[in-house]
Amino acid sequence: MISINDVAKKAGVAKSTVSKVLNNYSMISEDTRLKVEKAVEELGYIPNSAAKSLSKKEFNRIGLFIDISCSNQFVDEINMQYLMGAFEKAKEYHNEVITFFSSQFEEMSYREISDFFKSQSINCLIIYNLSLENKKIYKIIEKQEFFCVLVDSSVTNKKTSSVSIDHFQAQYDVAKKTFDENYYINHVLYIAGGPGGYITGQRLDAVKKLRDERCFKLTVQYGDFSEYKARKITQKYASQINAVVCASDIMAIGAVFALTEMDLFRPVCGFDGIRLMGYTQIAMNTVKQDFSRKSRQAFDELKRLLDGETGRHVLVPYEVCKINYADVIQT
Amino acid sequence: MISINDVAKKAGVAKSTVSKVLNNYSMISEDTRLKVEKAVEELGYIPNSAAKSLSKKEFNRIGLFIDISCSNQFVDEINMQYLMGAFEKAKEYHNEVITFFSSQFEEMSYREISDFFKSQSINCLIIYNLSLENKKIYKIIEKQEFFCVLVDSSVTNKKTSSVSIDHFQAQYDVAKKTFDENYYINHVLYIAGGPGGYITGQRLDAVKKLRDERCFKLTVQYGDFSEYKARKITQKYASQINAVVCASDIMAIGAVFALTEMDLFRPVCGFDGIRLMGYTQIAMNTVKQDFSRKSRQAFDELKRLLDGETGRHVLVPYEVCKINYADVIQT
DNA sequence: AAAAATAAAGAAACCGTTTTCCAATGGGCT
DNA sequence: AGCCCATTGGAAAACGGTTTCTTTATTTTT
Repeated sequence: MISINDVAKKAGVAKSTVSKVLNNYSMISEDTRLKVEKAVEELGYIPNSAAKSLSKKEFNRIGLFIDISCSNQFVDEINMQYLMGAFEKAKEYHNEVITFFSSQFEEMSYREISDFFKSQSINCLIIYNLSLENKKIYKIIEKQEFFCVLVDSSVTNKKTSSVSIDHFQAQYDVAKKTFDENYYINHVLYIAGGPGGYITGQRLDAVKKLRDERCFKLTVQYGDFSEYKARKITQKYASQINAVVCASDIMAIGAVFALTEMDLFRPVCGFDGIRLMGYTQIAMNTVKQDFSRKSRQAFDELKRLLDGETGRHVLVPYEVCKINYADVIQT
Repeated sequence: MISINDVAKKAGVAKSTVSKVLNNYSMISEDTRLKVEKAVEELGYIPNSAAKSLSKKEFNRIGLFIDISCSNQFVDEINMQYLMGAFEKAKEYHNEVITFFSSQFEEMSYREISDFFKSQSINCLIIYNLSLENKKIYKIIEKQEFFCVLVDSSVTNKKTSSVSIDHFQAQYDVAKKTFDENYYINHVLYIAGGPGGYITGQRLDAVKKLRDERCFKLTVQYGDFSEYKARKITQKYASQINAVVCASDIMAIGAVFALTEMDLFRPVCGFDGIRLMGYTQIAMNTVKQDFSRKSRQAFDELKRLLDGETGRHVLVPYEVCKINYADVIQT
């Protein structure tokens, strides 16, 4: 491995001079700059990142934490977009990121998880899909030992920011659009995610506001974000209701399939905008989120925190639309 | 930040002794070991990984390279499983991994890519979905500047191993099973991936072997792994053929949808075993691959290379089965 | 022309570990 | 008692950079 000493020797200067050239110090003559650059070029010198981290005392290594406890099938699409957005920014900012899945930490205590991150020189976390049940991670956020950015949450503190869409408005918009497209609606089934939590609360409030405005009967059930459960719930209530609003596309698909099997037509809307929606053969309204963008925004928020600013909650745009097979198949 | 010096001072020993305790050297008395461990505990000491990397001269930082140039929609599921498998092993082996997507390197030359990896102290690469067109990465493999493991390839050299399933046998098995389940087959449409390449070649050979054994007419078309193209091809040949064998599930789905629209029934089989297959409502035969396992195997092969052994091509098991909606929905 | 200011380059310390080598202690042996 | 060896702990060098401080050479000022 070629070190800075080799370069210094070859260029006939001190290694401190080489370092200065490489880090764009001002007090360097054009002459020596050229000499050093030539030597670097000829030797193919690549600085050792471990040594660099050690001597500058800043690491800013970022852990990407993906909670998969609550996530069913087909969220891979979403997670992948999260990751791609994050990796893109990591490269742009020259940050090192390490990815973790919640499944790796099941057996570990809060202290162990925290130490584990520290042992990897991680001082920042970006957290995706955090389940309410994940007390250990909430404790990590609370203790403020790391800079954290939560995706799809509203939690903030001095060292924690959150990014999300406006879940209230989005749920309101998509449900309203769906109702507007259909004749008469007097009983709506709302299949929420898990009870409690920021997202569920916001979305539920939106549906309740619509109920108050339009005076339909509202039945709320918790579907756990699973297709299977949404299917069962829909089967149970299908005959009574005349519209289904779902808190996720997966559940909307479950609802639609259940209805199809019963030979019933009821308007259904989803939430997320995943491509699988195209495969139901029925164009449903949904809230299309740009997951990659949310993830990139999370990175930017992290930078803000590292610059010493206090945590905040930021909103990113969304879009209400239908996803149909024709759109999905077109690469 | 608490360093080894703080621990040494607190325990009343030299820092070299602390290091020895932490790294399980044998020549340490129970007495001092306890003293040191107590100090470590009390101070909450976490070793600095940069310093550790610098001092031991081994990094073994692993780059995960995912080629997305050739991959269409819905391969997220596969890539996610690759990543989860890899991250799991990374934790087990205490390796640092950095993930890259081919899209990040489009503008870069071979030399720049190589330097980029080196600048991140990467000395190993695990490469997924490598497209034949990606000459730059093939050059990296060829130059043997990094230890490489290719997933779904057969390329090997002194510093390169490959892991894959037996594509020939798998394609043979799934096609044979599909043919056996149906009455009379005299003209088969085979929708291959891209022309050339190891996988395509192996699979094509398998279909040709079947043709020779069963004397049907074989039409081969290149579908580019895209649902759209598979659809078009199927539409074109549907009336002439009476079975479709596809080199990927995505293409099989395209074929089935095309046939459904034309109100035709033809047996179709796919390849990969992704869950989306369940959504066609038609139980197709496919080759179920364990992507996470392939990825974990790739890590093990990397270890072998690092131990100085020469590259090799290893096979992992597969399974021929049907994926139907009931299986997919059951969480 | 001498003194002071400035520019450029080098020497050395430092970052937090590991690892090699050396010193001290104590026990067993003759 | 004297010697040797085994055991254990410590001192110091090394890893490859950055940064501070010092030195040298050059220019400006008086």
